[in-house]
Amino acid sequence: MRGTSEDWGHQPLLNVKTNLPMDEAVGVLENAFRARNFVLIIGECWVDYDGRASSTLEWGERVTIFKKDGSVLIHRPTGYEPVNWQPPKCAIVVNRRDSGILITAARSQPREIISIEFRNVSLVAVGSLDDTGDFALHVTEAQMKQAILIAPDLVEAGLTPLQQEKHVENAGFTDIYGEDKDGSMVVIEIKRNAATKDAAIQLNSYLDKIRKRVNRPLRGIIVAPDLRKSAQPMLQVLSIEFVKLDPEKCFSVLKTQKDMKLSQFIS
Amino acid sequence: MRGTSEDWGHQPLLNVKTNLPMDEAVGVLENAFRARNFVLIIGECWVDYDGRASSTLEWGERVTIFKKDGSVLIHRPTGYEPVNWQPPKCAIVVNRRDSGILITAARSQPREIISIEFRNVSLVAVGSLDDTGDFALHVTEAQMKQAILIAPDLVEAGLTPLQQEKHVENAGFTDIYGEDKDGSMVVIEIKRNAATKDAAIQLNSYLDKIRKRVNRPLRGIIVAPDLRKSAQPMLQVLSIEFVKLDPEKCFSVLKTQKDMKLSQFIS
DNA sequence: CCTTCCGTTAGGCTC
DNA sequence: GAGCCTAGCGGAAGG
Repeated sequence: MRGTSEDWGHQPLLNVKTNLPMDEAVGVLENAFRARNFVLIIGECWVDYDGRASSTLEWGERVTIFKKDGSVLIHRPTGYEPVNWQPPKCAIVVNRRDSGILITAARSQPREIISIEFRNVSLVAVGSLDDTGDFALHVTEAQMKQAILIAPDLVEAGLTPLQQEKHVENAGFTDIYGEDKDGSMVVIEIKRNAATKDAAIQLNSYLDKIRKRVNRPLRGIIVAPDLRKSAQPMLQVLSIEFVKLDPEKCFSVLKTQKDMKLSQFIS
Repeated sequence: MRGTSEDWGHQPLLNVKTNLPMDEAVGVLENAFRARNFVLIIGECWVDYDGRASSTLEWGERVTIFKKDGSVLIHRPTGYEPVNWQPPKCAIVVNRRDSGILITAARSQPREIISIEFRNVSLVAVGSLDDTGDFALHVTEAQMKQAILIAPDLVEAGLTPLQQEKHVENAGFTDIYGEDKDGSMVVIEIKRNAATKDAAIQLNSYLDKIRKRVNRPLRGIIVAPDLRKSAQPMLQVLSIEFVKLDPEKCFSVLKTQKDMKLSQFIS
């Protein structure tokens, strides 16, 4: 069990204080910022921002978060977005003021500063968050591939994927091969982002390997949501084709598939 | 002084619990969500998101915030942006699970759902935040316009703004029109940020409309703090001029103006 | 309800 | 490091 309001071992992982007198709060905060800890404050504050634009936020109760990477978030009781914020790499300074506590978070490039004055602090939580969990946003190249295998029309009418899994040798990209409606062999390289000329070069070297072993008409197609302008000439030169395919389209195919699977069980 | 961990009157404004057993935590949360309270949880969680895309976030300690308007934020220990989130108007449901607590936040349009499973809770804070303070963002396009109307020299010497408020038809941008020192008609488009080629296109279509009705020399000027490199050729082609104007300069003009107004009352 | 465009956009990726 | 573009963009304004 993680430590919370009690010290636990030498370094408490999360130290929570309520109704802390200002003087003590300042000490806690100074230590926390010096140690680059995570800091969360709920309290009544006034916020000034100056930089690309400038703003003033008058007294009110908000949640303020200072992360160890120097990012700052100030949240009002409603709304998805922070009312004021600062991206990572800010320098944070705490000062005792007659009226309360003044915290400034400054960055350069662009030069911007937020100053937060607290005149009342309900909750201070300082410590560290242990978070190494993987984050994965799906609709990856793998999912794009899966979508194309389900609905080859996404690439072109009459396409028949042949494959599976087997490559001449791992070419370092997500691909499909198959036959088009005329019986030509087709190799598809999938990119989740706008395709660069590198993609074309990669696909071409793959095609070369195949040409050495197989003697039949061969087409190379890059499938991606977009084609980087600079890649255009390379495609020309290598006679590689480009097909635009948005991840959302893939997602909807996969979702439909999923829904169909579900409906089998539900029916 | 605001209530914190102690009940204060009938309804505690902020109720902070650390090391709460899961069963009690569920009760606290259910009540809080029913009352549409503000809820903040620091604890170890797993997050699944499904909607326009989908994502999985494996176990780790995060800060999770549920606001009274139904918005949800999940923050990792680094980064300005939430790793997962939900905009306002979500339906939030709490369930006890063997392993912990499952909270789902769902919305339709688009249909999206986040489910957060906690297997460990370090801190639960529920209550309400009293925040009616005014938020003012200074130096908007409207303010830049105002500054130029006060001090047309900001754009060029001899400029005389003509109008007010009247447009050929709303072209969707902040503008001024007037005459230059030679009597040519001038249309100014103001951008608060670096002007893109879209700005030029927009201004040009506006100029075209005017040219159809008026037959006299006409100049188009984009006023902005910067010009996006990619917009340069478009300006060339459309014969649109660019004048650099920093928001700070506008701000100081407005400030001077304000000071003068004030001084009238003070003198 | 839709589209279009702005943002203290932030963040990622190419050049 | 600078320029350019995307985003689960969100949000506002206009139609």
